[in-house]
Amino acid sequence: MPIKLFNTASRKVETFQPLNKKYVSMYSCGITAYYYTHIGHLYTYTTSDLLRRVLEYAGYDIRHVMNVTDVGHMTSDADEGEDKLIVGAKKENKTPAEIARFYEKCFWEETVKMNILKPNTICRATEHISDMLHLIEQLEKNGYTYKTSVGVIFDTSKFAAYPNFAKLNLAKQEAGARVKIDKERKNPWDFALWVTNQPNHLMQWDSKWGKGFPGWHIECSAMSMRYLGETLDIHTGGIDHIPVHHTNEIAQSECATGKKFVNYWTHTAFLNVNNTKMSKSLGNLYTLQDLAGKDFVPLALRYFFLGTSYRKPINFTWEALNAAQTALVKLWKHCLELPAPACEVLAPYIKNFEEAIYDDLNMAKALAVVWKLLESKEDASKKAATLFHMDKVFGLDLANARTQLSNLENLKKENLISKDKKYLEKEFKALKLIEHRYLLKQQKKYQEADAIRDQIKKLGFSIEDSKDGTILKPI
RNA sequence: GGCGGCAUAGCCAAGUGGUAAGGCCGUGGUCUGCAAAACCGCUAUCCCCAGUUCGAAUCUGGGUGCCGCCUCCA
Repeated sequence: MPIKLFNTASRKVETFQPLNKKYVSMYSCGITAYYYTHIGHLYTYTTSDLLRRVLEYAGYDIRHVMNVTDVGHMTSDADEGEDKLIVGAKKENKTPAEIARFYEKCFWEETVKMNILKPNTICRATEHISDMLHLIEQLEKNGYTYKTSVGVIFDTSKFAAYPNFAKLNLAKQEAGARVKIDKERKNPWDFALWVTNQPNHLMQWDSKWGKGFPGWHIECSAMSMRYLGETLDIHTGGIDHIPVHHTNEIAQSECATGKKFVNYWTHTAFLNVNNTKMSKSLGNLYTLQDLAGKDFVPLALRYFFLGTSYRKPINFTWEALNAAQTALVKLWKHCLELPAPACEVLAPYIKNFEEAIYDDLNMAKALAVVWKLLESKEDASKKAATLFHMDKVFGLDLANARTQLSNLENLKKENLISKDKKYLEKEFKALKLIEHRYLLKQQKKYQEADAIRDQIKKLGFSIEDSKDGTILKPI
């Protein structure tokens, strides 16, 4: 069954055809390691993870590369022209490298929690400066650069296809809408390949153009080519990168090699919070830590992401996340009831599942197949086999449902203990009352037993009688 | 000003010409001493107007509303 993918370059859904039969090359624009990973990042990387899992499911061998931007290139939040990494370093009294390593580590930890597979190759910008210098040299040789007091600049007017990728209307675009115009540049869209004459910049390398540091875009071109060759099958990223970062990547790469840079571009739409952009200044920037504080496990977020299409903005609300976690818990509980998986999967369900995932990653549709399967009257061991088979793509850890459920219980309990120091004491009391109630129930003294339920409720618990005994649940 | 996206039940959403997937919530029932859990059932005509068509959520035109981008950003 062919895999269909929406290609940003053509704005059409295309049939995926890898260049090389042996493997698929896939490059994902990684993070800039200067702050904590938030759920918007995780949306984008969950999407690339799903794409990778779908390709692997389809039998492709994947070479997945992701960069880590650990060299400063950006201005601060206030557009002061200062490097974010350096701002962070000064604030925390650390070196930029320390800052970058710290937040990079945080990032990988978060992705593990989200069950996002690690890329085969992880490359840091600072460790590939010479690759970038070589690429800039090539561009200079090909006549696409000029020099200003800032450094080596890419001349976008030399690359006629420049506006095509993002459908830019350069003539009507408002230059300098947000950033001061650099009068030395020939065109407002020209961008720096190598920045010199910045004595205050903490990270500097020698080059034939003088001491300096690379522009942001060059790292992705240099590193993707180093590990995957001059033409990539797939390049992924956030939708915000289309007009600038990816447009510039294409320009530098294609002008350096004379070859097509990427065959398929996929971009994940933004995650909004209450239909508004998530940002630090609005105070609606959430991390997995924030979610954990409200009793949500990371995989609930993953399930939430599976409910929609990566090409549409996803609207994060606590209510929606709660719905996702409730559904996931129900799914895990179903898995607990299932026997050992059979050797055989249920072909009709797998067919529907594959049709969905190969249709531009239609995970919402694929999940609907799961629920159809659960309510079907098929053989339980075949159900289990089918579910676990599908979970290779979903990544919801269905095979370890018991552990996942107990992790969730532990999380809730930890939160209760941290909110209420007397929690364990109360729990102990409640357990004593349950013993008492059990005796009363045996004697069919139901009114008294119900009175004890009320007492337990006052301690903050509800109780459920099950065949395995009475379960205490925090309210 | 330019560019792009979105609008489906209380919430999250799938669906691109043939009479609306799925999840959550709600609700009715079975079960239970009661309750909970579990299970079974129910719950929308698709922002507005006009048009094309035998037939439109799905195509065309015009509105309205929301979001994002225009060299910080996943």
